[in-house]
Amino acid sequence: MARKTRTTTPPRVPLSRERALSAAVAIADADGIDSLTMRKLARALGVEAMSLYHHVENKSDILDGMVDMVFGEIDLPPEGGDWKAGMRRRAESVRATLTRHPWALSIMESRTSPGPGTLRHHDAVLGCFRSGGFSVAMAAHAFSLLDSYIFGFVMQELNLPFDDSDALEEVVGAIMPQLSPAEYPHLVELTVEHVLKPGYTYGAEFDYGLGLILDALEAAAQG
Amino acid sequence: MARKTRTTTPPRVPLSRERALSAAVAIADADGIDSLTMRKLARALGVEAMSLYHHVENKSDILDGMVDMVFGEIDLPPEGGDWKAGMRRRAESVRATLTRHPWALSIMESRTSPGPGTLRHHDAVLGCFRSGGFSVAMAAHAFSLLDSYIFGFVMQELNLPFDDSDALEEVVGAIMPQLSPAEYPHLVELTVEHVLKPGYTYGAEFDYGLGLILDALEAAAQG
DNA sequence: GCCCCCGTTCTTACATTGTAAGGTTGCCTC
DNA sequence: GAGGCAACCTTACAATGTAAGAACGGGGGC
Repeated sequence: MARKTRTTTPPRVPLSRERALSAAVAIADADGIDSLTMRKLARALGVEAMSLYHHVENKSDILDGMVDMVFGEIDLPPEGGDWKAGMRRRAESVRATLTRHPWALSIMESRTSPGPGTLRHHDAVLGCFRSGGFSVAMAAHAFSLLDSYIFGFVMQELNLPFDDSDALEEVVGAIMPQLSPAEYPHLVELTVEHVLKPGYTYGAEFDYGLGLILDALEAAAQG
Repeated sequence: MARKTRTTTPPRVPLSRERALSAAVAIADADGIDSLTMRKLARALGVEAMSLYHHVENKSDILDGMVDMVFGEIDLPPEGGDWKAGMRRRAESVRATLTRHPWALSIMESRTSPGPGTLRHHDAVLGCFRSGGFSVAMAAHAFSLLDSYIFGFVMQELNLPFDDSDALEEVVGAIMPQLSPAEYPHLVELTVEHVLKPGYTYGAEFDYGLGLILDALEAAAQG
């Protein structure tokens, strides 16, 4: 029966930076980033808080690692082939990933030291543009423009106080009373004639803007 | 000499929500949002921390108020006239305002109840598009696209670990050693051939993307 | 002029956080 | 076994948001 451990205590898989980061991501996904505390993270790993400090620098280091893990989940665009299709796929993947980990965007700001996952992602994006015929300067333009749009869109989307269109009606119903048509005529118009129409979801706006930008970049890169 | 106060204690201008919010913004501007604590804010107002709670709900309420103050500083686009010029001016104003208050973007996320300043801003933007000939649906597209870009760009710009191009060289010099050309060829190419060229500033990218988006929106609105 | 009331302010206190400092334990090598 | 050294734990502290209630002060009614 005995293999190599003869005590009754289970072998206890050792702590490591990776295990800590995975658990941290899981907690942030489940309960939000604010509820990620060193003690809670330790408890999830069956350990005391201070033990974590043998594997990570401090809490800020954990946040850095979490951001890099998230970047690692993004589908990289292929180098060579249809740059536009690759970029569209990557953009959707960024949106899906940041939606799956809604806390990630909020800590990306305020983190300045990119990890390997982040660097690999940036490099692949640049490579896709370059192999698609973009000059270095034009690739820089395209990178900045596209990522600004994607991050900005997801940021606004995550901020919405509702998730699906059911909750939407509820929220709009709660806010509308304060929205006097005299003071905010265009907001009211938009709400009544557009947002409250059946089938509306803010998320659908993403594709419109993405398509418009990609087309404009294509035209600009050729000119 | 005496005017109306005969005691030696100064008249002590009373606390108010507005005074609290202004002081909070000043502290966040000067020392960063993390250093804004209830005690520090109270001290700046010559008062004890708990006294603040008679004028604001809690700290979250203060953050809401601060965000709305910032939105109030943005130049509103005019209704009627040249929508493109108005939108360009507004976009620059958003960027300048969020740069003046670098903490604002980070707390905009996670705030869901817009104040009057925010609503007025949104309404003015919609009004500018509508009076420029945009349909309701097209104005919604344009609003989402443009603001995603602006917010996303500023978010990335504020994240950069340098402020001017002097600091840039310093930072790039510190990071470059880890940036092996074998692993990240395109990042190295961009850095060497573009970023390190004299006169480069990331901020200049803003106008490029803004112009491209405005032109594309104009074309789309006419189609 | 006096008093009482109530909104404003202060005092005290507590739970929660990140993490510094140093003690304890268990495994690996001789 | 002995020694050593990571990995892990215990204790402690300063800082934070805010609950509970005491003290204060100025304005209205007599």
